[in-house]
Amino acid sequence: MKDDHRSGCPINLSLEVFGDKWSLLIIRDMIFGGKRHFRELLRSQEGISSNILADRLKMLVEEGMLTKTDDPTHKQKAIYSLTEMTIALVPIMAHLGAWGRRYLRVSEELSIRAELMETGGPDLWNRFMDELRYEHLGLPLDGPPRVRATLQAAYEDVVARKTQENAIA
Amino acid sequence: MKDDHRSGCPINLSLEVFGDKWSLLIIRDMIFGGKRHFRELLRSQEGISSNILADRLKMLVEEGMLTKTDDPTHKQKAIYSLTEMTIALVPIMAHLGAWGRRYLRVSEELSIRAELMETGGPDLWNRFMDELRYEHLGLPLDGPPRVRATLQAAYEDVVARKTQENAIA
DNA sequence: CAAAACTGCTTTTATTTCAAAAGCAGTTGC
DNA sequence: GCAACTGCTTTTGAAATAAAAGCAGTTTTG
Repeated sequence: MKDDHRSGCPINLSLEVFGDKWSLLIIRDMIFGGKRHFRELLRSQEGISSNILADRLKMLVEEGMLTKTDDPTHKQKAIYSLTEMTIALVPIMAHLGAWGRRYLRVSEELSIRAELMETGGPDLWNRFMDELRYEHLGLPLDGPPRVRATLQAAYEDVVARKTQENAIA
Repeated sequence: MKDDHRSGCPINLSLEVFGDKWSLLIIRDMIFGGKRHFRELLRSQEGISSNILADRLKMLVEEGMLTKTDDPTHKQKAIYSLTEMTIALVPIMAHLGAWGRRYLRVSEELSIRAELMETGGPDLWNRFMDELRYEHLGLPLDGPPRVRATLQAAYEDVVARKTQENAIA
């Protein structure tokens, strides 16, 4: 344990863990993109470089935000899993997405998920969190997971529509 | 306007604005500490250095997160004000504080505000946001501001109690 | 009315972080 | 047997950060 913290303020300590330009994007890709492997995470929208990704994954594991296990189907693959700590960020992600959507120049296709999370509200967030606990922590789940697939389908619908619009124009 | 964004994702764009170790702390000190001047903000718990503070204030003004005006009572003083964009971060601050309090090693005196924000819930957040709109944007307010003073008083109670406990021990 | 304290910064220097690119020792699938 | 893929590491240069001192002007204080 390193105890060289700037202060014991909860907001400060949170920022010390994920207050940088990349950590939350990695967590976003794991939560909303269902990504679990290094190479999947490397293919982010924002183009993270491999050394930064390696560094952040290591740090996030050390901080208890992720766990790392071997993939039984491939001797070289590592599987990264969310922990309860990280799953608990879902409401913050939802708020952050809603805030960005309201005040910044977001693109339609990349903000449709944020819109659905906003309209879904805490009920949807809780269902999604339960599904993540099922997938990443092995906890029981009532019915099959559906939230991420729903969000993903909405995203693909927007992409398809925009492609069509561009083809016509 | 600079349009060299990594992606149009709302979470990414939010991080591009305040995804660093200092910006949110400055905003925290303005919201919860009522700080409006450079030298006040320089006295942060975490010890921000003056060049970083100057840089972030400039950036936050450029991004529309703050406004800067002259202080009529002092020719050298500048007054920094929150904008609606920044006031809208109050719920995110509350969530972030609650998350940090639950999962990180926070100090009691610096997390009492977060605890009160958590127990107060959205009703308290909305009241606080209205008070900030009154103080920073000049919007009308029903009754006098009270939320920040209440949070501050709770903080000072904890400090006083801890001082006493240390004196006895 | 002069000295002391205070104003929002800027400058300088040294350290740390970040970005881009290439590379590597394996493993796997065909 | 070979190409593609695995999770990274290394290297190099650019950029961000931290610590300290300084500054021109303003206001307060004795």
